[in-house]
Parts: sequence; C-alpha cells; structure tokens
Amino acid sequence: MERYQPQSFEKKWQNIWEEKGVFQADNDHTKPKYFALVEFPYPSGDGLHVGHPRPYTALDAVARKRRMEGYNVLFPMGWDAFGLPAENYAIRNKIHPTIITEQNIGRFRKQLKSLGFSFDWSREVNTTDPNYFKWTQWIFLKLFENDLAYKEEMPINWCPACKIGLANEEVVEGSCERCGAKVETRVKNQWMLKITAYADRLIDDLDLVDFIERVKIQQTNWIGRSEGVEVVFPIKDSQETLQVFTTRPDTLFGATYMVISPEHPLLEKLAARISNLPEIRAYQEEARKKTDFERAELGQEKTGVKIEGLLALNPVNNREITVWISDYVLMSYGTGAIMAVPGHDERDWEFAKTFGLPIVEVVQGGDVATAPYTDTEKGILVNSGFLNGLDVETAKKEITSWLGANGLGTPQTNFRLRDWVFSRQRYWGEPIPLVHCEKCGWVPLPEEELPLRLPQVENYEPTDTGESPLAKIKEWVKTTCPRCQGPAERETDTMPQWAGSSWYFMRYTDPHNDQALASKENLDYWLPVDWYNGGMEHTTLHLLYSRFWHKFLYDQGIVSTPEPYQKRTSHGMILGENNEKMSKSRGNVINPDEIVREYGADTLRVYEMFIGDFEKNVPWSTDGVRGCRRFLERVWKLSEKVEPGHKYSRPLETKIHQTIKKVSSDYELLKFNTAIAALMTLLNKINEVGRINEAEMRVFLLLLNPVAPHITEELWERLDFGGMLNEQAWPSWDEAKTVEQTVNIGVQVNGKVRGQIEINLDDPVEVARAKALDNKNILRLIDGKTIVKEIYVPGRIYNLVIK
RNA sequence: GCCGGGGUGGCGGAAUGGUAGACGCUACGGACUUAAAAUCCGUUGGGCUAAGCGCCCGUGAGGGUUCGAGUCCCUCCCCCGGCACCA
Repeated sequence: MERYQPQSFEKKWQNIWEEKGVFQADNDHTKPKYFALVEFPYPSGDGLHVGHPRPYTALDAVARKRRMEGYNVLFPMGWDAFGLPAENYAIRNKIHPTIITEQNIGRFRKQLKSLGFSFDWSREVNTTDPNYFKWTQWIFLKLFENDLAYKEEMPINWCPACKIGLANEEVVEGSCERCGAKVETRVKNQWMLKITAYADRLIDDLDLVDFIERVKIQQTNWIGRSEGVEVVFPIKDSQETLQVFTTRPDTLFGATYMVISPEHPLLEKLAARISNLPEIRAYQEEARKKTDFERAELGQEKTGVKIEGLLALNPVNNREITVWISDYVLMSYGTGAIMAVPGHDERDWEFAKTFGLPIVEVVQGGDVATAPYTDTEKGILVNSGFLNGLDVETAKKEITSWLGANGLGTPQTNFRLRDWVFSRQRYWGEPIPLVHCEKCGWVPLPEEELPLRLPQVENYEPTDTGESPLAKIKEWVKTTCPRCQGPAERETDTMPQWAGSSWYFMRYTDPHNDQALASKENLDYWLPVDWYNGGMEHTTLHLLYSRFWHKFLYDQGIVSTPEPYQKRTSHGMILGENNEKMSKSRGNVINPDEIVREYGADTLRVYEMFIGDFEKNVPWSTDGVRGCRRFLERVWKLSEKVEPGHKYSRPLETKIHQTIKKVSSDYELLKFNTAIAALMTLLNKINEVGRINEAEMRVFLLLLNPVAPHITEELWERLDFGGMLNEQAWPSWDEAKTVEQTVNIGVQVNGKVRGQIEINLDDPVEVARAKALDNKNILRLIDGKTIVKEIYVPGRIYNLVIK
C-alpha cells in the first residue's frame, strides 16, 4: 500500500460529497432536525485565518456525528460582507465594494471547501445580496412601525479617523475598536433601536436556554439591571421637583445634598433663579468638552459647582439641602440627578470631602468620618427616624412603602444598557428604507419597493460634516413621498454591520424565499438553532442584538420560539507560536493554506481539535501539527493489517467499548482533545496487540471520521467496507463491556500508596486483603502495628489504617 | 472596586474525593542507514538510594475536613476575561 498522501484524495472526497449533495439539509420535515450554527465570517482581504477552522471543525464534527445519528442536519455557511475594510479599500482604489467583496468571498469559499467542512453550500447567504438585505430592511420597517426605531439628537461616540458614529460597544477604553483613534463626543441625529424595551426579557429568558455560564453572566452584566426607587425631592419655593433614582432608599435620611448632571434640564428651567449662572455655564462647557471616557476615568478628583439660589428639601425630614452640578452624574443613566449620601457611597463621600459637605451616619457599622460604610449585610439603621434599628434590607422595604403611600416615590428598575445607535454615515451598508417628507415626516418605503439598493457612486469618502457619501448623490436622495406624493428626501445613513448578522440564521432555513424572510414552515421546523458556537467577543454585541431581533419577530408572530439559540458555546483564540495574538505586524501568522498543502486538511483539523482545551486560548505549535500528522500516518498503516472478523477480538473488546463511550461523550462536550487522545490510546493498544480485524477498524474509522473525514472515508473505500462512511450509523457501546474485569489497584497504608495488587472487580474484601498482605513492602510497613481500619473500594483502592 | 475563569512536568494539557502527570510535543539513548531525514524501540516531575523500584518531596502559598485532597472548606498571592463615577 502506498504511503499516506492526503493531497491525493482530499479534493476527491470534497467533490464527491458536493456532487452527491450528502450534506444538504433535507426538506423532509418529519425527521428530527438538528440546526448547528457557527458564526459566518467577514470575508476579509487577508483570507482565512487559522482561528476560523477551530470553531468550524468543532461544530462540523458535531454535525457529522448528528447525521450519523439519524438527524436531518442543517449546518450552513454565509458571509457577513458589509463593513468597513471593503469600503476603505474602495475609497483608496476607487473600486466598487461589490467587486472586492465578491473576490474575497470567492477566496474564503475556496479555502473553507479545502478543509472539508460539511456545510450545506446550497444555502449560502450573503448580507450584501439585495435579495438578502431586502429582508434586513423589511425587519427594520417592522421595528419602525412598532415604534422601536426612532431618530434622536444623541451625543454619540464619534471616531474622527473613520468619520463614523460608533455604538458604545464599538468603543474600547475610549478608543475606536477598529482604528484605535481617540473617540470624541458629537451630537448627531441618529436612528436608534429601542433594545431597552426588551432589557428585562433579554435577562430573564436566559433561564430558558443552555448558554455557557460566562456568556449568561456577561450578558446580564452588560444589560445591568438595577432595582431601586425613584424619589421626588421638592425644590424650595418652587413647583419644580428633582427626581432621583437610588438603590439605597434606606439611606434617605443621610442624603445631605443633591447632585445633578451638567446637562440636566432643571438648570434651564430655573436659570433665572440661579445667582452664579456664569460659573455654572463655564462648568457645563468644560464638561461638554470632555468625552464620556474622560468623564468616566477613575481616580480623578471630583469637580463640581454649587448651584446658588436653589435648595432642595429632603422629603423624609424636610431639611433643606444644597444642590450641585458635577460631571460624575451622568444624564444618560437614571434621572440624571442623585441624592448624595456621603456616609454610605464612595463617590458621594469623595465629593463631600472635596467640598466640605456634611456627612451623616445612617447605617451603623463603620466610621463615616474616615470612609464611607457600604456594607448592606450587617449594618443597622440610625439617625433615620422610623427606620432606626432596622437592618438594611428591612429598611429598604419600609421606606419604599412609606414613599409610595406619601406619593414621594415609586419602585423603579434601571438598566445600564442603552438603546442601539443604528445609523452609520457610510456607503457600504444596507440603506435605511425611509424617506423624509416635509408634510408627513418619516415615511417607510412600501414593501414592494424593497430592496432599496445602493446607488452607484464615484466617491465613497464620507464627508467631513459626518454625513454619509450617499448624501452627495442628489438624484438618489430626491424622491417622492410614498404617502402624499410630494417631494421628499431619502435617509442617507446606512445600517451598522450588526444588522445583517442579527437574523442570518433565519434565512438559512429558507434562503431563496422571495415572499418572506423565510417561510413559516421552515422557520418553525428549524428554529431554534440547536447549537450555536461563536467567539466571546460577540457576547455583548451580536448575540444580544440577534436575540433582541428574534424576540421582536416572535412578538410579531414571525418566529415561534422566544429565543433563537438553544445552546451557545464559545471557543478560545489560537495564538502565534510566541504566545501572542496572531497578526501581520507581529509576524506570527500561520496560513491555513500552507498547513493544508504541507500536511493535509485532516491534519489541520485534528491538530486544531487536539491543540488543547477548546474554550481557552492556546499557542500554535508546528511540532504539535507534526504529531497529529504522525497519528494519521499510523492510522493509515493500520489499514494494512486489517484481518477478517466481524466481532471485536478479546484483547481489544473492552478498550473498544470504552473508546466508543469516551469519544461519543467527549464530542458532545467539546472535549475534542481528550476524544482524540482516547483514539490515540486505542491505536497504541492495537499496535501493542499487533492485529486488528474489520469490525475494529470500522469502529475506529467511524469514531475518527468527524474530525478527520477525508482519510476515514478513503480508508473505508479502500477496505471495501461498503457504501460511504458518512452514510453509516454512529457506533454504540455496551456499558457492561466497558468495565475491565481485572484491574490493578493501589494498596495504601495510612493513605499512602505502598503497593499494587491485581484483582477481579467482584472479588470480596477478603481476596483484596489476602493479596495486599502478600506484599513484602506492605508487611514491612504494618509489622508491629495495629490495623485500626480497612477501606476497600472495589476497582479503586485498598487502604489499611494502622497505629 | 465588582463579577467570572484559571494557576498541575521543559511545552500543550489529562485526572466521578481513590495509584497525579493520560495523550501529544520536546529532549536524551538505542535500532535501521555509508550518512542524514523519516520510521521503530526505550527513557523523560525533582531528590535520595544501602539499588529492595524502596523512601522522601511534589498540582500558586498557608491552614482545615477526610482513612485518603489537584479535586471539598477557610485565608491569601498571582494571571486572564468582562463590567466600572450606572447612583
């Protein structure tokens, strides 16, 4: 037999699978279905990265196993192809982004196909295809019709380099996630999506799904639900009031002053009464100049200005308290105003110390003169009228009902999550299908006019004013109002890249439908996605956005499940050999094409699965790749030794049953490293035994197939095992036969291993004792001592406790 | 600061409270070869060793529970990730 040359047959099998359509999802909806999903890539100009195949191979293995288990499997792939790199390339080279996008997709597709993934290529989707984004626009219109899309003057994060507004999620430590430029604040009229309307459900419904815990936790953190009370503080000698949100209503008696945000509207309303207005104005101006990030920077001295001429009244005791403005209070959270309880809040304490404001202790347990006391477990209320003597939790309940009864406050839930800034001042995105009419306001395009396509332009450069390049195409902008037929203008902002990826999994269920985003039957059959694997970096963005859209479409009756993804797992990154993130600039990039050329696709796949804990980052190792290649070569050689036989032979039987069990469960748990290790162990055992029969070889190939589909299919054919391997059933094991009858167990004296005995599993303790006491070393150790206890765990340990 | 996840050989990593280091890599020794590569075989946590595979040490540090702890409990240190002036 010739040696293992994967290059000579990998392509062959890829072609056969494709021609026979063996991985196409079946339209027979009576079969049990399985929808396995991986995040579709942005087809960048750099081509596939070795990071891509890690999650793809993992779920490919799951998909292949599911098919062998009799499921109708949907395992699709597509392209998240709108986005900045293609647009920037277009700007530099004056080439339409469609062209470069097509090229990049072509390259990605070819690379993915060379790795033998069992994607159903007949269902490929592309977010930039008008037949696709027609439905992205359609969903947007539904959101608009349901008041979940609105335009608002918003201070936005502005990247001066990309000339683009960024969502909070795209700002990392005050800099643009893409280009690293320092983000500024600008006020722009932006389309917003009201994701906050779904904040509660986005948290609560996490109980319905099987997401890895860290994903649930991160989403919950990001949404940041906080329960408290909104309290009304009257302004002295005025009809105006100040509303504050607090999670510590129990400390209300300790509120010694108030702070409002520099942008708070009360300042304008009562400007006439403020005696130090110039000072206030100067502070407002200063605050405006700071970015959100600068304002949020910790460790800086608290700043602020007292508002002269205004006093508020603490509603619990009618004491007069001063009102300040300070930029540590954010207009965008709660009511933009706080009651300050310096005795029991870190920030208020600092502010009070800076400005010499009174600090009152209302929860006993610390020393509020030297530090705020924030413990809510042990403290007892003091100086608080009717709350005195209560613990914090009880005091909260008491004061909340008191406030309610007196019309001074109501329970309130606030969220850290903000509405989603949905506009981009860019060319290469889905046009927002709305027109602005002088008379009718914002009017949606009628559904028949979708998709609204992008016009051809000469220049893709965004304008310095921050408007989209589309604004310059007058003949595209000028249109008629669908409602009154009067003159109107199109919206020139486009959608963010997160739009197309928010629903792509639905399109896979029925990708060519031109009547609906997908047919109800297909959506109902295939959804929810049974298993979705993707990067942790998408937990707070894509995953949350797509859950939001899905919930909205659920409310609209389009889909029938409240959650889109039943199960979510996540993979770690593959780092360079130097343990740093792979990047061109670091010169540590491994090109998957080269690995395939030199070692074969199966080696790459096996290596990426064997490399380490799937959930953790791990450095690439060229030596490790060679090790996996050697393993496949040994498998190849194994096929030369295959003898007839349809029963597992005596010396291998137990090991085979154990391996089937181990591999079957490890694949489900994403523990590919230990599954492959188990197959290596079995291989070593087979080589040690020195012979293998057909039945054993069949099982070996079946178990290895999900990670190494080409070599296993090839050997299946060469060994004439009948049919194609991918049509076979997943092997089963007999639990009773996974147990070795005779085992070596340790013999301990006082818990320390001092020897070994070979014993039958069902041997009684007497036999174990006799064998243990037959050991010289054990006898030596217990000589002259008293045995006080004997512990025997069959199959595990025999332990003597002596004195 | 808060919330997660970790810390095990030279490296990646295994271990339902029951013989720590599976499996792979590296390194070393041997076989094959004119030689090298490849392949195959062996060794590979540290120390002591009277050489009996016997003893001691060993899973970030220190305590504890247990016949027995990498695993459970307490205290602490370090690394990674998320959130962070969010009231």
